[in-house]
Amino acid sequence: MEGPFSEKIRRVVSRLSGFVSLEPSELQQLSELGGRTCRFERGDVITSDVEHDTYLLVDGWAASAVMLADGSRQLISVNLPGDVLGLPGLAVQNPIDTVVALTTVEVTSISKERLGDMFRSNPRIAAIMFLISQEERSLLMEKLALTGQTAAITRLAALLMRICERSAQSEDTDGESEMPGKEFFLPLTQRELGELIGVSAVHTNALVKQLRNEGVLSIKNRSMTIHDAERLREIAGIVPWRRSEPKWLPSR
Amino acid sequence: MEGPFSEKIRRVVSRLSGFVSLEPSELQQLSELGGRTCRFERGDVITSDVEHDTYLLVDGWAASAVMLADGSRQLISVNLPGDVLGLPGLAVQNPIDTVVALTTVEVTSISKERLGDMFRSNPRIAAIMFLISQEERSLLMEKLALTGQTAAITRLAALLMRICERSAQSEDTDGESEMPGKEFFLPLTQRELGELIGVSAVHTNALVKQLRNEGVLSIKNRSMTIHDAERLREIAGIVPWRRSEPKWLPSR
DNA sequence: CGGTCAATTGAATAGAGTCAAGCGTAGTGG
DNA sequence: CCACTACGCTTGACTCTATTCAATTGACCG
Repeated sequence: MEGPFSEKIRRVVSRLSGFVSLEPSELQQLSELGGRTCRFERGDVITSDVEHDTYLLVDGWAASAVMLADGSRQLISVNLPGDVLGLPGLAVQNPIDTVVALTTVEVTSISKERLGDMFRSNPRIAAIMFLISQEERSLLMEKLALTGQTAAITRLAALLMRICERSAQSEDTDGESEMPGKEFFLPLTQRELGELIGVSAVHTNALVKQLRNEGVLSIKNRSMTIHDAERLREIAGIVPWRRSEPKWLPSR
Repeated sequence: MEGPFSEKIRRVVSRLSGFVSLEPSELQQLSELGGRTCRFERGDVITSDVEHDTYLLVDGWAASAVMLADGSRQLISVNLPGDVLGLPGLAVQNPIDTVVALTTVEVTSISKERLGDMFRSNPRIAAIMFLISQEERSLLMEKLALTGQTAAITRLAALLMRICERSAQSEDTDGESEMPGKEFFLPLTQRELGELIGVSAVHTNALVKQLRNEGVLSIKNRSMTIHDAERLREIAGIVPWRRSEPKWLPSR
């Protein structure tokens, strides 16, 4: 495996082994979950043709979105490599969320049958996927609370803060080396940022301007630079995200 | 088992066997998950003293809430008998949600260790709990989209509609006998309704008044009566909730 | 019969949306 | 190399939903 490829693998694994470290044999089983790999371009809807299937995001950024009766769209969450896409759709007849590609992405499909087999053959990995889903649920609850109760500027700050945390997690930096001026890849237009926090693109612009003027951060050219992480945290009014260290998972 | 008790059991089971019907042996295993049972009064926070544990809600209504830095509170979702409480808290070091009792409730604790054992000993039930969590996630995504994009009246209509669906599910009515004038138990104050849809109590009052004046429904005395279900659905702009019928679950 | 809590109403204010127009940059093709 | 175009960003003006503050009513309880 040459350089770029193993880098992808590393990012995916760093996501899946976030709760407990995985053994080589488990990684082997994980890789056997995947089927055919596909590519999608920015703006594409990530779906198979017939069935609502699930996918492992291998490379690129995606977002799950909900379309409403009035034609508007809410972006629910941003997905990075290592995320499994389409899981919520397993529970309902017509999935309410759609996954769209934010950049060029690469995914490998995971069939429902293999998912079912996995629950039997490797309960430990099943429990980890269960945990990751609970984490997503927690993130959703936080977002819902912010959207329902706080001003738009708070929601924007919180969103950017969580995105940075998630980005940093799959980067080389092990330590919390958040030196001021750290730059993050951010392939989102202001329109999309607005759809993520539930405001119009026009108002999003005003919010970004405000953060820029206050010297908190700057966004340009598909990347974001944090100048004052402490102030950002203040505005967001949330604490850094910390995963649990579960000791109750089924043994290997 | 006498009347009232078996009625409780029936409600709990009707929730857990919503995706596929369970066999007696599986119900037996489920009941072995539970530990000590506790009671809480309206307004109490449902937590064990030391550890963040999970609970099976046996009787009464509860709600999970998120407290924010500014002191405000957002109610995330309403829980009815059969729901498992506290699952999202398994994934993070400090759970962001708190479960509060809306009525007098009865719960039985489920320890993490038993949950872990269950993934090994009964993958089928584990997969069902996984599915239910995905359903919760879908509901959360819908709610987030509504909160972010639509007017408060829409959110109120959608909330009440989903609560009715969920209530009807654990009632005797098998058919869709939603004759106009059907009455549902609704132990929520207008303040709490407001916290659920992200508006102030004052504005909630105006919204309820509007629905009442338009002859859509009426709320009084801890119960709600639907007069025009079709119009309610129109205002809510959502379709009835339908669970999938998964064929990929691990066999018994 | 006062006390607490929920529901209700009114008035003033502000956050955010919509509409509309102008600007910068990148890509495309003659 | 220069139009022509497209898309994203930026700004201003006007509107309206929803908030906060304040005060009143009604119901239930000790």
